Amino acid sequence: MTLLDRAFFEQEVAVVARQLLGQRLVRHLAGARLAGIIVETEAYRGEEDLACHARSGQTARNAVMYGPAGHAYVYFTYGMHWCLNAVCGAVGFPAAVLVRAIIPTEGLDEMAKRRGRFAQAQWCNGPAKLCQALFVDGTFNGTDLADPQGLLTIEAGKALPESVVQTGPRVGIGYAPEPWLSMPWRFSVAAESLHSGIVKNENTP
DNA sequence: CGCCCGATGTGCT
DNA sequence: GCACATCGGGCGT
Repeated sequence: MTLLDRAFFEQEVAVVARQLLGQRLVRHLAGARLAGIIVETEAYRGEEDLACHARSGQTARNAVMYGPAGHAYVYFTYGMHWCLNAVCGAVGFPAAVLVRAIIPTEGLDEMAKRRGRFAQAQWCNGPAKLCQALFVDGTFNGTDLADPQGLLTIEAGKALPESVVQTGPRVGIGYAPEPWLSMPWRFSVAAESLHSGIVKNENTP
């Protein structure tokens, strides 16, 4: 099993966001594996990106974004939700990829403890939903995703062809002015391909 | 110090 | 489709 290494996350943040599609997000929980294939991401890039949490400079909250690539930036929002990002690019430049959705593949029984009251298709189809399903909270802020001993990692899956990838503007940032509002920095697997062998079977043990 | 509002999710109308 | 939950960060006073 190969982990995505730090060099992968040191790439340009939009490249990482695109390349994370098809990779496997893995949470090690008391010996159990909870995992899913990443199928939706968004890139946030630098202080000049007025949709990025770093838009007003470095603060205690967003400090992890300024650190080394490959670490997790986990933030709390709306008074109740956690969201997971992977820090990208060079040290000192704040950039991160928000993981917006995964397709659950392993540890379904564990995920069901948090999300079982809903249909499985809705367990991880949102940034706060997948954090709830994988038991990810603020204690993971700053965690090294590239550490083989870590409790939260990203394993290499199979590259997805452009034919199943869609791009578009980021969601939930209506307050941001142009050009940031319309930057095509949201990447997702087309709905009709979500459960095709291209995405699922070839990556599932 | 107080106020506004958010990279969302859920339940109700 | 829409209101609301719920709280801390960020910024203006």
